[in-house]
Amino acid sequence: MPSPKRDQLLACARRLFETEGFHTTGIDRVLSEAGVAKMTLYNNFGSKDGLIVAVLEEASDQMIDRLGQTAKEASHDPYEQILGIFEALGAWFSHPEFCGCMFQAAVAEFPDPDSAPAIAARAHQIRSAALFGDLCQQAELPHAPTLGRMLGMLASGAMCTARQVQTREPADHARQIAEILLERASSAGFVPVNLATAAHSA
Amino acid sequence: MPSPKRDQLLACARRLFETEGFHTTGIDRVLSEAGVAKMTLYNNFGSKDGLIVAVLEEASDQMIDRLGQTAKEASHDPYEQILGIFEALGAWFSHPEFCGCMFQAAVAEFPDPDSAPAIAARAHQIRSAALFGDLCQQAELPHAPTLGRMLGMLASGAMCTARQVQTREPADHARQIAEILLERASSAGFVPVNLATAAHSA
DNA sequence: GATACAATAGACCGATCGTTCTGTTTATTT
DNA sequence: AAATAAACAGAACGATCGGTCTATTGTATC
Repeated sequence: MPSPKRDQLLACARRLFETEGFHTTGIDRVLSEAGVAKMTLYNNFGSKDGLIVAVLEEASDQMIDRLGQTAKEASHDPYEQILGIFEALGAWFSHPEFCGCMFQAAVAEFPDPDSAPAIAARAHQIRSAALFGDLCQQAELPHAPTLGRMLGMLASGAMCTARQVQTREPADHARQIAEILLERASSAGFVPVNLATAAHSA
Repeated sequence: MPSPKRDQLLACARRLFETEGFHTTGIDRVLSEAGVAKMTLYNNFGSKDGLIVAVLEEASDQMIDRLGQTAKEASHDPYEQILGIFEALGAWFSHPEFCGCMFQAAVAEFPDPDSAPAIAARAHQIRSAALFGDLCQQAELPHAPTLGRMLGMLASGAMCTARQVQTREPADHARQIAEILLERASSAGFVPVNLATAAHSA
């Protein structure tokens, strides 16, 4: 049921939540800027939290798709695709409108881990790490799942830092670190710290 | 003017803000749990934001001191001290009460970069990166300031990820990456991406 | 022991929050 | 063209927010 008003509301809510935060952005603000009625929100999303979850899910789908696509556009080599993602991060950070990762903000703004927005935000991070893990697998790197989590952590740190310094430098640093890490991972004798195996041996 | 009631309020506010967030924690909640009067808050801190800033500044002082101290306790070698910090992060993440880095949460909860809490939170991250930079300098590593920012980014990513996965694994991964990075940095021919020099050459 | 002073507890304030309710308009179908 | 149902705008609601005001307590000084 793709209602134009619904899309309008979703897009406006996403922009406001992204730039001004979830709690500080009142519902009336979203409605007036989107130019839709209050009941449109509650009929389509049930509540403010429902709207937030919808925004997070839409943004996650878009971002995962876009990351995968830009990776494929960057190169045929999975190894280069991984580095291409960090370059895409750099381009993102360079935008003057960049205001940090919305999912990190959602995790911070909803401390209750059982709340719907918190669950939706965590789901995105898992998908991101899985995307990195898949690329590592395609690059035939050993310990691909663990490497994927490492690269996801690198990207998280870059996004977190970029919000503060407002430059693309964190992306370039993360890319450089990723390069070193992957180079080291492809050489023999590299065994990443792994909680699962560590638990078995303990 | 070290008032016992003031300290009581500060400690309680810190605990609540840390575990339940800044916006979701009402002022009445803090006051009732701390067992102090409302005017005590406004006489000592002026406003809720003032209380938040005081909490952030106290926590920052404590954390920077503790990090420097644990680093010195870990080893005499600055190189080992850096890795010791990541091990301290792991110990922190292992606590069941761990609920993420309060400064990252503050940055996310106060999107206005000119707001007092946002400024206080950013100040802490700068201090953290400077601490890493100092240790790199002491370890006589080249490009110490840039390396410090890289390590700070690594730590940010670890804290961010640890909040989600609730294990110490991100700290172990960050430590391993830091080890690889420092090893590579101490070898000849390593030139980190640096925006300042890049701007000059552009 | 009376007085001045600071800090207390808690009622109170306007503003704003997310949500619900009520008419009115619009669009679709017979 | 009439009827029906969905979507609309916006007033109204209780709850809660951060912040202020007042009356009262405890305490130190003369």
